[in-house]
Amino acid sequence: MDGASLRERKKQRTREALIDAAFELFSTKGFEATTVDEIAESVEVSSRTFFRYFGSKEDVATSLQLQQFLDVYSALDERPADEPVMTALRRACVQVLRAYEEGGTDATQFACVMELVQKSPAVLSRSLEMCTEQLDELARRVAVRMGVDPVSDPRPKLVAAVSSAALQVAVRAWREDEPDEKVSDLADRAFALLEAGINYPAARA
Amino acid sequence: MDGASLRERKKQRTREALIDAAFELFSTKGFEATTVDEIAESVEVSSRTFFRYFGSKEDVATSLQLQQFLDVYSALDERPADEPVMTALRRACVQVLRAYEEGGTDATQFACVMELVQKSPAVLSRSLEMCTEQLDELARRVAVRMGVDPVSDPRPKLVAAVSSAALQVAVRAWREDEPDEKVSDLADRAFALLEAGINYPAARA
DNA sequence: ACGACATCTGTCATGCACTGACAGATTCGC
DNA sequence: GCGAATCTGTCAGTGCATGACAGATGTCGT
Repeated sequence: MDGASLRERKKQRTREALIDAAFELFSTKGFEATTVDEIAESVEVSSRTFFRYFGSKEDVATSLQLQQFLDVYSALDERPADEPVMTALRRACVQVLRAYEEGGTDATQFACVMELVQKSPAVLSRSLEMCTEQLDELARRVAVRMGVDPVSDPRPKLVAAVSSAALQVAVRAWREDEPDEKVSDLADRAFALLEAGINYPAARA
Repeated sequence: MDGASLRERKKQRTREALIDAAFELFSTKGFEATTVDEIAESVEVSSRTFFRYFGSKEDVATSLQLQQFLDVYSALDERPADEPVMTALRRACVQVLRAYEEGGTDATQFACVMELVQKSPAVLSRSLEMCTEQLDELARRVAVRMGVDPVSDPRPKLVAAVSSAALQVAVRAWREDEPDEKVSDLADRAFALLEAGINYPAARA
């Protein structure tokens, strides 16, 4: 479990302490109302040190989301190779979301992140930026799955971008319109619509 | 042309002057290297006034992109009502892009914005945020076109988000991999792939 | 166990983005 | 012209973020 050195373990502890303290303050005072100094103080660390662990105040809020991307990558690797890409991506995402929904400790922070993303423009902004950063990696993995070249063939990038967009729509619908549903179900439905094609005809007059 | 009052015209002039000065400085010194003070000074205005016209330094860079969204809305209204949504959206976007490509003055600023978005994380971040803000309006218009309710039916939101994602992929491919192509053509192809469906099977071993 | 070394941390100083408050200037409606 | 509404500059202040340096702490060889 902890094969790392003392120094490594200490770093990991302060990192987690910073995240916990930040979420605690964010959820009580709100994102913009809490200063980096406050976060650092409640862990008894200088604010200078905070910025040695996180590039910005937003980064500490989106660190959990980054982890989710990594989880999706793992889940995607487990899907059978002959599954169509969107279907594989759909199952991988839904599986990861369900794990967080039923995953005890993380579940509350998971919900907290969603709230921050919706209420704080700066967090939304950083979150979207991180998503596009991860799109390259996701596209690369999709390309491998399709057996095509990830730079000359635009399809993997499209699949990655479109999937990410579907997830964002699902999360947003959950927070704004359908709070009673589970995010995993909404995401599942969004992906299902994508698989079926989306060039809908206009309604008949 | 200028049916507005003196005051309104003056405001419009300083606003445009600020945008021009900002792009001039951004393209020579880079985004993060130019300060708001410099932008304001070169228009002979206090930096406090700058923030009365733009909410942030990033906003002045993305103001042009916002205008493009409005242009797409207009173009979409002109498309025949019986055209399938993705097809209509495709033609509307391509038309707007072509107008900018061949549109003299705007063309250089247009390219400058793309460069800023790619090179400056803060601009990318704000740009993405603005896109999601506009997604609501776009989804609403798509819903009207489809003759469905924009809040209970998730399909309009999906169409909007997916289209936006396709555009982002096209722009990015242009700047990174295919600088010789025209953005409008790349976007056209991306939309074509979406219309055809994207649940690609894996390559045969 | 001890010293040489690498790494981590706090302090200090600095720059820049952004905001509220107030006062003076400009424009507008009459 | 004159009062009212609006715009602008100045000032002061907060918060985020970064570089530089010195001291503290962990690491490793002997």
